[in-house]
Amino acid sequence: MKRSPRGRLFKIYKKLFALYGPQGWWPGRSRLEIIVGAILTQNTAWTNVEKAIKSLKEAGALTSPACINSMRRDKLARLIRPAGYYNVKASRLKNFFDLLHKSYKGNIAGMGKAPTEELRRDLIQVNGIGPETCDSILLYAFNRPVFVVDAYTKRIFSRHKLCGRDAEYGIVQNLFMRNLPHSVRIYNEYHALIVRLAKEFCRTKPRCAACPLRSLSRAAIVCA
DNA sequence: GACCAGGCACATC
DNA sequence: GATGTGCATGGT
Repeated sequence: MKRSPRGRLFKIYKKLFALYGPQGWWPGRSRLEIIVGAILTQNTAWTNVEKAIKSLKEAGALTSPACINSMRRDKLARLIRPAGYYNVKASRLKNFFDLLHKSYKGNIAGMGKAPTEELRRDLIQVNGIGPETCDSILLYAFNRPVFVVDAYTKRIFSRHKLCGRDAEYGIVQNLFMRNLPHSVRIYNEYHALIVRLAKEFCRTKPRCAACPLRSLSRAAIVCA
């Protein structure tokens, strides 16, 4: 008998959790650091983001939102250089802090009190914050039950025939949010586990045979 | 040296 | 609405 999407999503989650355990995401100490990391990691390896965050910390830029807000864009770009796209990302960070300053009096804790819909509307309007970055901030910085969809999610779950390879962000997000409980803990862990799996098994073809999800989907070519 | 990485905005058709 | 392109570093 064919298993429902709900059953399959749960089964994959359980398999990954049993294999890897809790991932302890997001790898950032404060809300500020999580938000900055979410913007810096756009299309960029996390190892490069770590270098940029280290450099920001050493410059004292992550002690409060006011630090980056008052910093010159070119100085900020220099500090985040290892994360790549440094001119674009410096502007994007500035744009976020502009929102924070103008709409939330520069107060991240205050921002955290806003209703999810209001927060999402504000974040998504920031130039440089798209759906994934927005939802990463909502889930990991503000603990809102929002599922984060990234390129790995589409790659893996399209191979399991649960969504299309080029499905729109909202379509894939709905797949998870319709079929899983609206739980911060589960959404947090599931996304982190997907990244963990993808990093280990989805980059190179020879590793495909060892992919832990291989047995869960007969039709899917899981990692090729 | 080529390819890829936890996107996004913008131009063009 | 769909597709192509620029943005850039560092690891494999």
